[in-house]
Amino acid sequence: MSRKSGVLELAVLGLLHESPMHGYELSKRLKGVLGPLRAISYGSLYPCLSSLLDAGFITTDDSASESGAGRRKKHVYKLTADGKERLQEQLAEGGPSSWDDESFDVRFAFFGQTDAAVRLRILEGRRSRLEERQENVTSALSRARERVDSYTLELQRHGLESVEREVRWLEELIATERDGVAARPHRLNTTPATTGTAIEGEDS
Amino acid sequence: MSRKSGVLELAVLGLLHESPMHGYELSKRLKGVLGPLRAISYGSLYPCLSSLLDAGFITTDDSASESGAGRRKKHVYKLTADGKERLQEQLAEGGPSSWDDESFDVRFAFFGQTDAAVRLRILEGRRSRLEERQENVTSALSRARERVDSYTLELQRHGLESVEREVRWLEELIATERDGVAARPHRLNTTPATTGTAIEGEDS
DNA sequence: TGAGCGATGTATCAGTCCGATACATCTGGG
DNA sequence: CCCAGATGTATCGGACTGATACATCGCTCA
Repeated sequence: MSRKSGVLELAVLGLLHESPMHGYELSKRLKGVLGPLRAISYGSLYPCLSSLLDAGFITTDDSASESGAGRRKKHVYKLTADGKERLQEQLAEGGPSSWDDESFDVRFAFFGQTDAAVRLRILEGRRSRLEERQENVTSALSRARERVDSYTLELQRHGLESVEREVRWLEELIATERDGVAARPHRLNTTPATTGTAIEGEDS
Repeated sequence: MSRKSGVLELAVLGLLHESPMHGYELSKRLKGVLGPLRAISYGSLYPCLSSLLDAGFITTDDSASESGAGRRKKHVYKLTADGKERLQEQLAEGGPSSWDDESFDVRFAFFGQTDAAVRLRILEGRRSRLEERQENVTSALSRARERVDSYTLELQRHGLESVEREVRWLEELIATERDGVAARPHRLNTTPATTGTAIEGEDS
């Protein structure tokens, strides 16, 4: 059951680990995490939240502010102990499913909570994936000496360039990570030594 | 009914205009047109073919090679007169639906069959779309001075850079197109002066 | 004051699309 | 001859989206 989307579940868990929220805000944050594109719809989010609730990974106390003020129907979700464990487990995976386009961004967004070794694994896996794609396009391009429209050609050339660019980006990140593993400078980490658990969620 | 996917329909029509094919080859060509990602599945292709068939935009003569040789169950599809008309119609549109990520690539791939004015419109529309996205990310980035993970920040920075890059690419194309409209050099056109209708589909 | 109105908030559903799968035929190598 | 792998057509369950519905909040303007 909990095997449905994977990516969304991870994103929700990760976001809730930072601070408790309700669905609507979750959806807004999600746009930031998943990139401006890949917007998630409520039709996916709420079912996901439900299944997470059923599985016991998150809870919602509606009992708060019962003292007489306005009773909104806002549900504030937060991680349970099981949920935190689940998150750590997911974060530690870094398997081949993490190299995918939609998965990678989310995994990367939560690198702050991720072990350094896993970070490196994901980065390198992603690079292989991209190089593989590069290979495909290149060979297709040379094979396509046949009769291709020059617009099609230009499109593929541009696509190839984008991939090459991303590979270079990954290479820089990998280098930085390796340095970080060796000497741990505060190169790319606002939270350098301490391992998270900073739940300072003071909104408005 | 024929309002189902739009993009796929256009791609199929455009590919079949170049030369008649069967579904399997169509699917392979599609990978090239839609980019290495965005691979289309048979679960979408065959239904699309069926509806196109029903609508009378394409046909298949299975009557060929009935003389006694091996009767394959290969269906070779080709455009009908209605289909060609439909394709021209779709190609002439260039409306707001063409600025989308998935649509744009396909539209661009068939620029060879597209009118110069429409090409320009699509290119510029796509640019606006991208600039809008750029705006969003930029403002999100400055608003996100709050407490963002530096990995998340790096991700968004990279995303923004990609968008900026693509805008620059578009700008070059637009400039080239404008020159082409004004002076028509064979800058980006294998078929410079003649307005399409070159159906030299001689496959092996 | 309160009427409008856009943002916030939760929820569902029909339709669409994908991944997996099944099945059949053709081709070439051992 | 036989098998493996490419070619080829087709379908289905289930996930995901976009649209929609509904309700409340907080702001502005007359």
